[in-house]
Amino acid sequence: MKEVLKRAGYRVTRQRLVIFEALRGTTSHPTAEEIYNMVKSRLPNISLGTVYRTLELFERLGVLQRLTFEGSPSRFDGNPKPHYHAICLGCGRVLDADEPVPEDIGRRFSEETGFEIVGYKLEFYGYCKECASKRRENENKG
Amino acid sequence: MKEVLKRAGYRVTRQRLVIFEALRGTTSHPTAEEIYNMVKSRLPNISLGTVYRTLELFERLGVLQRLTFEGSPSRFDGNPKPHYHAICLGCGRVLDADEPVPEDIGRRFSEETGFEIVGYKLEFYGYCKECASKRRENENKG
DNA sequence: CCCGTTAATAGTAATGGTTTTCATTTCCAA
DNA sequence: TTGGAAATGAAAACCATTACTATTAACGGG
Repeated sequence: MKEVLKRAGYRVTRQRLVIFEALRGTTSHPTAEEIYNMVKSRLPNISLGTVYRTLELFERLGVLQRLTFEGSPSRFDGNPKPHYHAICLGCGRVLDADEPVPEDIGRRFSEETGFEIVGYKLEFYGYCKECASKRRENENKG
Repeated sequence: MKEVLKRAGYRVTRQRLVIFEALRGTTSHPTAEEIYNMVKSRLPNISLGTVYRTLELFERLGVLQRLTFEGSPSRFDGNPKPHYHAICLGCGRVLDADEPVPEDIGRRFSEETGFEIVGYKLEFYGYCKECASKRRENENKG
């Protein structure tokens, strides 16, 4: 991380290092505010603005992915490698889906329309194991 | 549309009908504000709040899709059938990709994790024909 | 090691899309 | 036709995020 910052011409600050560690230490795709709460014990004076600015920087440096979902604040994924996500409509959890995606998924569209694809995003919506079984219980009752 | 509203127990209002027609009459995935401007000639007193309320209702009734992108307001797609979208990083346009959706795309993830998939979202990011050729021109110059 | 400069931060105000509130209007079943 | 509930218009509130500004801290050159 230090090297990434230096190479890109940015200063190495305590805030940046701690936020980076917090991100790498979780797979829960936290929001900016959750990250703010995670680092407050080590950085009691940090401001939410700094968290946002740092996350925005990390996004530009390619060390994280920002996930945007309807009706909820952005979430941040410390794993910058392309992978897919599954969003639970019950509890709101965001899971990683380490699925391979068909190589040629956009090829035909690209050929037909001239649209030059540089990346894509795939999200599953549904219910995680826990929420799915809760729903089945409720169905049996009601 | 009238029937859809009645069946679901909602009243048939002029605002709802006009907003619905506006949505069906375009493939441009307008924002709430754009829809507001589209209907103002026929409903001079309509308020933006009503547009938002109506779009939210239509989403719940399954007659439209809401598209959420990072850093820009929600867009609304009058075609509720599952299809993909391609977002141009140059001009911001959102195109429909009428690609067949691979049937088993999430099956393995579902089987491995117990996650019950009810829908998914696939978005291509890149450059539309026009923006792609503009970029090539600029490359040749610079 | 200690400056000076300048980027980064903390604290806070501002922004902008969206939702809520509430008084008024409109729908529609009886 | 009318009473009561639902929907609307207008404006305020909300909330995630960004911008502003004075202060602090990183770090290259002495």
